[in-house]
Amino acid sequence: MGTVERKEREKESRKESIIDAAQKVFFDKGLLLATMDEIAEQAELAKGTLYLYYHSKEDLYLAVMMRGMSLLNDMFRSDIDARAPFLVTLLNLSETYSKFYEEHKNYFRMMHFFETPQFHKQVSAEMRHSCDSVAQQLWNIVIEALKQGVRQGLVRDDLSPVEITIVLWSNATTLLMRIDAQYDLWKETMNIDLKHTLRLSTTLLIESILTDKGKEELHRILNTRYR
Amino acid sequence: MGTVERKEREKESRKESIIDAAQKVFFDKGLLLATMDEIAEQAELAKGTLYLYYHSKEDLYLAVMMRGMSLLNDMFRSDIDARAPFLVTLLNLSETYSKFYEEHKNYFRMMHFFETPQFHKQVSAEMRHSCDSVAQQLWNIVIEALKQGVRQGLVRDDLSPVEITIVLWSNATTLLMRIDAQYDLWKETMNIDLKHTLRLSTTLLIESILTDKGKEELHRILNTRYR
DNA sequence: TGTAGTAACTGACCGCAAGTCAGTCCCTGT
DNA sequence: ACAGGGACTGACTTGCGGTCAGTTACTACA
Repeated sequence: MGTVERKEREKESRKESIIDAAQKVFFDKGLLLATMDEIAEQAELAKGTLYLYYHSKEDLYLAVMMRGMSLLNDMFRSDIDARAPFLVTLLNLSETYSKFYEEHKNYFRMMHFFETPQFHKQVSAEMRHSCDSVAQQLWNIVIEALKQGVRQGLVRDDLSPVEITIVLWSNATTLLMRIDAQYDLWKETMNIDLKHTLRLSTTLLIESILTDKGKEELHRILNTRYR
Repeated sequence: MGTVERKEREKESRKESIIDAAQKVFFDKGLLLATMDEIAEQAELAKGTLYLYYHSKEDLYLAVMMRGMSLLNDMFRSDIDARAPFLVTLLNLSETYSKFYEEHKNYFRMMHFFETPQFHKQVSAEMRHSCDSVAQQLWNIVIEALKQGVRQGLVRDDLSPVEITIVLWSNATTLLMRIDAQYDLWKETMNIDLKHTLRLSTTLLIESILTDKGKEELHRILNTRYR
């Protein structure tokens, strides 16, 4: 009699439907303006029930965010699985991150929240660890790609792949955040196109981590791409 | 009879003493855990009085933060006023920013908050503009320095000084934030010294924006500095 | 089929903190 | 001496995150 299993499945789908409701409200209002009452109403449940499934509003917020991280993870994975030459893959990963921002801004903004530790007072340890492990997966994809690049003699072997990943990732993230918050501001006051700035800084950084052989190949690729 | 002027001065010093109190509490508790009641108590005023001087808790928070920005502004100014050769000045500005983080972490963290627009729901337009203008001053210091570098043929003239500033500034800021939040984490799990990573990325970026002449001079300077 | 046991769910309630405002105090100019 | 007005007060209102005693509905078993 699979009653226990069915209960298990129902509980899981209840958790999912709560996330659905929370996602709608958080996307709409953001963390601060969203209320648990509104999420409860959207989920057609009493507020107390939400707390049977998630410890706090922040936990629920992170549960939604993790959907975004998984999505980005899948997008990265498919870049890797395409098995293109290393430099093509690296450029693709970079473009994929921009695309993720463009197509899933709400998730992107939520992920930014996770990087802001001063707002984590109410997050349960389990949720924190879940997030950390998914984030680690994301990092590892890029780190592994770079190790490949070192092995192929395209990336300088005097630099740590982990450090390079941190630099590339941080650079892309802050510029995307700035695009999100200040794109028009910079356009109007300084006539700066931040999307161009992102491409610029990415190119400068990638170039600076490559060997001579790598640089040559990079320029070959860039010439065929943007002929 | 300078009564009006005296009143003016008193009002100004009252505003300052409120900021003093707020600073103590915000440094101690952070934005979320600090309460207006506690700030009022610290200021030896009733809570209502605080609202005669600042529109909201967030406004008060930003008033404290602006002290930090002014401080950084002064530190940058004194690097410029030292009238060292361009590349020395650029390296000094970069080191000054790290020093600002090390010596004034509380201010640094508050400035990070200002960059996070989703938490600005309660900020008054005036306060927002005050902050923007002080921030603009900071940017301009670096932008002007870079224009100098272009004029001297040390910085590539095919790049916009504004864009370079955005890239250098963003890079330093995110890495310092990461140092602040995750230094030990990266040290323990990946054996990465994020302070080294910051120096690395700064060097890579600076090198990549220089002309050949600039690169030569940079290496001469680095060799004498870290002999 | 009746019933005891239990897991899921409910929503009135609590505590806390931001922000308000009617009233008080005190300074100043006449 | 006193009227006018600005500075200040703190009890109160509002709104929300989180709780928990009570209710409902399902299941297992006699």
